[in-house]
Amino acid sequence: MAKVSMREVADRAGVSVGTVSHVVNGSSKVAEATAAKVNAAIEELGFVRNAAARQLRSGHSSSLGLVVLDTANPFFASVAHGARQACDEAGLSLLIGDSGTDEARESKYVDLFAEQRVNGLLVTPTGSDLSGLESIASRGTPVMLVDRDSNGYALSSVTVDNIAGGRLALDHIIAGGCTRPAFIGGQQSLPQVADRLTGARERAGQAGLELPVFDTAELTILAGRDAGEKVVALTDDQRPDAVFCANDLLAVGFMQAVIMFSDLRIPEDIAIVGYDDIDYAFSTIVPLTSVRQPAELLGRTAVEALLQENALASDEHHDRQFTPELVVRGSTRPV
Amino acid sequence: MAKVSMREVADRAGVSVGTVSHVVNGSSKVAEATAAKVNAAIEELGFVRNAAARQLRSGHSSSLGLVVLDTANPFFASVAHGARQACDEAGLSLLIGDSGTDEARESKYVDLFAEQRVNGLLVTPTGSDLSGLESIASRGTPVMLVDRDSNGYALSSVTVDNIAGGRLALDHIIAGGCTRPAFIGGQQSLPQVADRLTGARERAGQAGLELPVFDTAELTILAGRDAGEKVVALTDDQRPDAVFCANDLLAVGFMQAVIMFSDLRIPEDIAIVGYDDIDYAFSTIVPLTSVRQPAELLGRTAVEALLQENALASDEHHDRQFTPELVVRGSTRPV
DNA sequence: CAACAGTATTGAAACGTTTCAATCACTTCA
DNA sequence: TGAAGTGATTGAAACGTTTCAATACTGTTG
Repeated sequence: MAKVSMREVADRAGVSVGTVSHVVNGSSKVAEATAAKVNAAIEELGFVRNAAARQLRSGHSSSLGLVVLDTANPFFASVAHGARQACDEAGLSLLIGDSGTDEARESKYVDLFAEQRVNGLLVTPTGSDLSGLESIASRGTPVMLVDRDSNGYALSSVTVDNIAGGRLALDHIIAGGCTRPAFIGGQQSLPQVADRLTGARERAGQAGLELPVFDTAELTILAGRDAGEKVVALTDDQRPDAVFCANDLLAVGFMQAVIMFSDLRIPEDIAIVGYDDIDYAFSTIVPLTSVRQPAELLGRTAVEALLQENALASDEHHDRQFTPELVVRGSTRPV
Repeated sequence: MAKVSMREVADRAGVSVGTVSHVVNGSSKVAEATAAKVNAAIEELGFVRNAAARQLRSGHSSSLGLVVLDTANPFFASVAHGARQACDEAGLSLLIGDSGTDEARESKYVDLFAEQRVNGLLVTPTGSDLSGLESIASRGTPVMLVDRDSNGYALSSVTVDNIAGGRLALDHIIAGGCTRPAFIGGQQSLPQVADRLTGARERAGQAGLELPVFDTAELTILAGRDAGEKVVALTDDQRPDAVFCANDLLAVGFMQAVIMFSDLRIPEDIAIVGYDDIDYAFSTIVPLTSVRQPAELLGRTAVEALLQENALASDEHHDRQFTPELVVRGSTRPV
């Protein structure tokens, strides 16, 4: 019930505190008989080492902090999964924070992790001002941007090329013969979304096409459904014949709305392209064409790169970038 | 760059360490001018409070630990989400561990959190021996079982009635006129799975039906697809005309296999019932009938109940149970 | 038997906070 | 003018480890 300290274990076993510490950590040779006595005392008293004291004395925490935009989003769930695996392999524990694309919550977690003296910080920032992270990095806590490039700040990053992803999507839509594409996406302050739109708009422009934007409040299934309801309510000549959704959740919701609230056929009357290629994309009512990002690899690479730069102790910063890939399924017209 | 302590801030501001502490924590009245000087020094030096020292001295951590079976599973993602919200509201931070239904990993996280001196521990245990958790609880770290009942151990729990869920599923299948139901599910050592089977088998028996079991290695989409391949390969008179899957991921995978590898119609030739009613269940190729569990509420309730029992400081233990509910969609025959 | 080399163990400082009794500097009141 | 009261600030102990120099043992060797 009461908390047991090494002091009490030492008394019980008839040895000094230092010896107990050595037994617990294997940090020095201890005679077998002594170790046995100590272990018995630990068992009897239910001693549990106090991480705070341990860390205070030794100076570091052997943990990493990860702050993402939304843990309920399968893309970030995969990123977190990859990061967790890499941490496990490195013998580190991973603390996860969910900012919900809210800057205040983000900095709450960043501060929390900094106070925790994590060995490093992996962040997908919400806002555009990264000077706070930069100064944390300059004060000695390594920072790695995840799914967001450094954009001039003195920070390292691991990203997937969102502009290229946008191009892939529109190229495919245009190749399928669609002439009235539209973009479904919200929170365009997020560079991920903005870049996808930029790449898409570039290709649409090259083909002499407009690319109207249907704004959504969030990047969720529900928001996608709302957008879908608006789109199917349009007259035939106003309605897009293809939509590129900023992520798969939007695409899933959009598809639901098309099927529930209209007789439009997918892809003949309206084609749908998503982004992320989450596991469920394959199981949707009409299997979803999507731009695939290597999410787990992103998380894993972020951790590994952080540890590596950390080990080198250099203050150089690197931007690492992966390339997305189009996965064609039934929700778009064959080329 | 170097770590800055209160000592240095105090020197810089020309005050004592105690005053700095008071400024940082607002724990005592400090003159406005003094506070300003201290804050300036903090700013200039980039002081970040050391959580380890803080916790060592004050004795507690204001955090909770949560260990679940699989964070990639949307059900547990929702549980975690609910728990996180409740923690935020209570001003606590939530540490999450993923056991991957591996007992060793589970106890690694439990130990880690215990060393961290979390204010409480929320666990969905993998194995059946809960004596380890029981002794942790008896030593003063409150433990709450999540999605698993205490089964005689001196522990509190929050669960959803899995036997009732199994009954719901089979009742619906039978009411639709199916006569050869089967159960798709793996890891029957998990009580969640075993109970669903128990409830289903009870109802099948009452209707005079067999309930063959197709075992799967895991509870994932991939495992469901494998099971589906086996089932569709059976001859017409051997093949079940309805399957009850232990969770939605299995059901999604199973459905993929039916559609890819057979001409069977859903639900006419084979009906499918899932479990959990994850967000995507509605978006599957044929919308999935599923047994819904209040996942977020489960997580939230677990946190709130833990804090409440903690505050009462009583050593009584309570089992709280929610009731699942059937959501009928197109993957089963209408009644 | 003295000197020596290992081992095993000990003791105490240090880590950076929080906390609380003690002190200090002013006012106010009688 | 002295006493009492008020509010701001200080000083030092304590939290439970780790770590390392110092010490106590145990054999071994010349």
